[in-house]
Formats: sequence, structure tokens, C-alpha cells
Amino acid sequence: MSEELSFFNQVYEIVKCIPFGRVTSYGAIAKYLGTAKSSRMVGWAMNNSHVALQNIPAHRVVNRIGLLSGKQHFGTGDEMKKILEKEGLEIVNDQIQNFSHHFWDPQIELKY
DNA sequence: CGATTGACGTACG
DNA sequence: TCGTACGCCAATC
Repeated sequence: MSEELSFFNQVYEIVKCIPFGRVTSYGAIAKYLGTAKSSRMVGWAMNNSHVALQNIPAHRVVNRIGLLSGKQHFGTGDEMKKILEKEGLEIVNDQIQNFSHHFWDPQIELKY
């Protein structure tokens, strides 16, 4: 696929491909790009995502345990939680319930 | 220009 | 099984 795109750009592409009501983890994206240990960069990409493109559903990206690690970055309140709940997900204590069930693996779904 | 931080994850003890 | 340490790369201080 577009392997000429930068790491950040690839992250954006993947995140944009996340279907409605589905979630994934930073590590999954990083691993898909071949840089499993660079999961922090995925987070940084998200941080810049609102600057590069605002059509990035970053709220569907959480850490590997389904915890809303970046909810504070979306809004001062529980905006991220509300969005995810609106997508049909169940959030308890800033944590996605049945995370594995709603998990969207780019390696399986995008399957290059 | 050097040191620290950061939306994480894996490895090791 | 749980806790701590390190890696990764870019941006910011």
C-alpha cells in the first residue's frame, strides 16, 4: 500500500479506516507498521492529528487495555467517553468494556 | 543545541 | 503474578 507515506501519515490512514463502533490500540497500529516498539509515536501522531487532519477518529484509538488514556486531550470533560458511548461502546471507569470484542485489528481487517 | 516529556508497549526481575 | 526498567522518535522546554 502507500508505503511511501510517512509513519505519521500511515497512522492517519489506518485510524481513518477504523469502522464505526470499533476501537483499536496504539500498539496494534504500530505493529502493523512494523514498529511495535514505537507505539509512543502513534500517540504523538494522534496529538498532531487534530493539526494535520481533523477527520481522524482518534477517540477510537486507546491503549492496549482499552483505557481512555487520551480522554484528557479531547476535552476538559468526558467528551471522548461520550463519543464512544454514542458509538455503542460501554465505558466504565474510563475503560472500554468487552474491549476485545470491539477490538479492530488492522492486520486482520486491512490485511495487506 | 542538550535535556526532558509523551494519547505506549515489551522485557526483565 | 506484580512491579520496575528500557526502548522509540519527535516535539517542546
